[in-house]
Amino acid sequence: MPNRGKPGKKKDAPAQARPDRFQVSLDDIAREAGVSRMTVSRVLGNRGRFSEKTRERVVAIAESKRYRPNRMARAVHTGRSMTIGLLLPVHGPYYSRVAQGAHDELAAAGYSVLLGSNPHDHGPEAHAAELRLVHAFLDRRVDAFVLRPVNDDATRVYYREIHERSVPLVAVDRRLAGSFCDFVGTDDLLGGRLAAEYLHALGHRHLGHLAGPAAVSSARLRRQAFEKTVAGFNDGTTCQVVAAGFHASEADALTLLDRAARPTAVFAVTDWGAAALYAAAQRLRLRIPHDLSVLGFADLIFAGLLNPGLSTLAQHPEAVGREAARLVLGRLGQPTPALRNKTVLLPPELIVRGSTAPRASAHL
Amino acid sequence: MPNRGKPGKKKDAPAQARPDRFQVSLDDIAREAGVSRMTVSRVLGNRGRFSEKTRERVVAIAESKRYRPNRMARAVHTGRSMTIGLLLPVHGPYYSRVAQGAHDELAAAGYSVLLGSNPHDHGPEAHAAELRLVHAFLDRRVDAFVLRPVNDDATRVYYREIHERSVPLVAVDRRLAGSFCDFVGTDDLLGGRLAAEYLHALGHRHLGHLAGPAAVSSARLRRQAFEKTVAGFNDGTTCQVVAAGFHASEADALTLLDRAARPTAVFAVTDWGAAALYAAAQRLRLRIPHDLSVLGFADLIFAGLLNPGLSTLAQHPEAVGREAARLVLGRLGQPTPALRNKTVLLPPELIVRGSTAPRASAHL
DNA sequence: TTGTAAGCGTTATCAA
DNA sequence: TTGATAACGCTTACAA
Repeated sequence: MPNRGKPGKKKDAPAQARPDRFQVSLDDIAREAGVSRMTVSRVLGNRGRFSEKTRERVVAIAESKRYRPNRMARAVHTGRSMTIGLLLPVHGPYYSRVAQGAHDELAAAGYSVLLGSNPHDHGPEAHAAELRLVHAFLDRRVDAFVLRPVNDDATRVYYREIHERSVPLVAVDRRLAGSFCDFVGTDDLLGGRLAAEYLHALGHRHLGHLAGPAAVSSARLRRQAFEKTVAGFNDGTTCQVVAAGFHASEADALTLLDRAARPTAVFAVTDWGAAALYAAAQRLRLRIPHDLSVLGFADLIFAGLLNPGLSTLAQHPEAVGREAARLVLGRLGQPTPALRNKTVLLPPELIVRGSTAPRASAHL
Repeated sequence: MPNRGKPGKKKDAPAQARPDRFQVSLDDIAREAGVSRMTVSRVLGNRGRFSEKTRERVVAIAESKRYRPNRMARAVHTGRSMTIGLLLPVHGPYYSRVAQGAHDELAAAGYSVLLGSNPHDHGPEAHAAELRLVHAFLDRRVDAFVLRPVNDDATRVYYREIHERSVPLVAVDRRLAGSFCDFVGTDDLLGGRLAAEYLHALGHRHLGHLAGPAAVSSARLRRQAFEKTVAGFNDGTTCQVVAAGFHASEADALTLLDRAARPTAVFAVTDWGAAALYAAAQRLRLRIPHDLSVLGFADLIFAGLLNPGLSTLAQHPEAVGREAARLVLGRLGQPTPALRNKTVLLPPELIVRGSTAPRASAHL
């Protein structure tokens, strides 16, 4: 007879492996209150019917014992862990804020966040590390994933493992090739276009772009839109491009600046590149913005602290995180695996500080 | 008879609440392999004895079905969730790196990280929010906590809830009053002393300190050691202090600089304060380092990007996170609740850039 | 209003 | 070498 209502859990033989913390269970309360485990469950879960008198007694005992429900036990039964897996390179000024945004929204909805920090940029072992984290999350039965893919190619890694189990998945900041999932990020095409239009409007006709890795959608799209917009001016405006990593070095920046037909205004794929341009400009004794206008992307924490302050296209990382969380929470209600992919693009916002100026000022 | 080996889980009536993802269980494999659930468990867990033949068949089936063990189910039984609760304000350039360090170390040990982001600084509702997160972690039965307390006062919140359940707890970066738990952080006393000694060695005799909130140990200790060291010089060196939040404003900095007996060198409790001093100095037309030496604390991401580069006492957030993880992992092996509190203090490292100079240069 | 039975997916124990 | 059984803490379904 599988009667578990028997008094006293087997405490006599404390198996070595079992940490056996002092955790209170429904049975503990039930025994003390003289009711069944189910009644306690109903009272504390506030569902079903029970008398006020019972409720008071049960609640009092639960509080005195500092009862805390075991969500894992519940999850094993309900199939919902109330946990979301968040997979992104958490260090660094951008993604840490995405994490914050996602966390806040999820916490408000009663979900907890499992954090996995994948490598910031792609390398040979990056996929392997990422896959390990994905597995760790699957094993803990997260209800959904919010993740920043290392690059377009990560599809193979995720698709099979996650989509196959029909666990909702939202990609953040970088798209996955053959997007089979929801996406939240910045409108990089708009950003690239705004950058070109802004610098052009300032009178610059020799533009430069310090680009990022082509295998990453955000970098690729910004460049695409920037170049396309420049081509569309049809007034002889030129655009020189140098591609580097996201963390462009001073050397990368010099490649773009240390030439005869130097651009008078440069759009960097990221504020990091802009910082590199500051360093290169200083080395070449170019004054910003008089000799060189610099436009960044992201509005990272240091943008306003540079001298002069960096003009940049601000992203809104907290909003990205929040939107991703909302999307993923929406998927959880639905029984349908994936009706149609949703995409949320947040427009970047031009912040003008001191690093950009009209072309004319270069001749003052 | 509670015979669960029966073939076919109840799939006929898909209860509405159950998400019923396509998850494979030990029973599914056992059925297909024609063995018992236990044999499968043993094979996949690689414990106990089993024939090579059985092993191969079971493994093959498990792989073909993409089996992933349910760690929650396991945890309910073993009492170990293999999950650590990490509670800190994850946005921002410092704690995001602590999180990264802790994550890396824990992931390497096979643990997952539950992330809770508490408010960056204390307020009336900060404790309540933090308590909610602590509860969420306890409900998910984390094996241990790594957390950054809002302030000294948070003791009451944590002590009862965590310590009482004898869940290991490591405080990070800020101490809890009446420290009943392990602590990992920067050696703030050493930092304060090094700051004073360095500026004094440069010849400065009128020092200033832009301090942080007194209720936070790191700020308090830095100030304490700075003032004590200055007093110890016994050569008439003075020290003017202005207390602000960690994110000191330009106005805070002006309070310190816009006075007749202005200090010639200022130690800021944090690089944030140093940045504020840069702004204030610019407003007052003071040149750094000629008219004013500025020394920061932390070596945040922007320290090297300021102009001039900020001299600062570097912290090592990744190392703090890693050490905290190690400490907490060490506690998990022990059956003893808490033998003795351990403390790991990482020495700050003086990084000299361009914001500090000998007193003499002020007269050139 | 309350309780019993069964089951979630796993592991420990002991018997076969 | 394998399997039956109970247990972990909880919830749903149904019976009283």
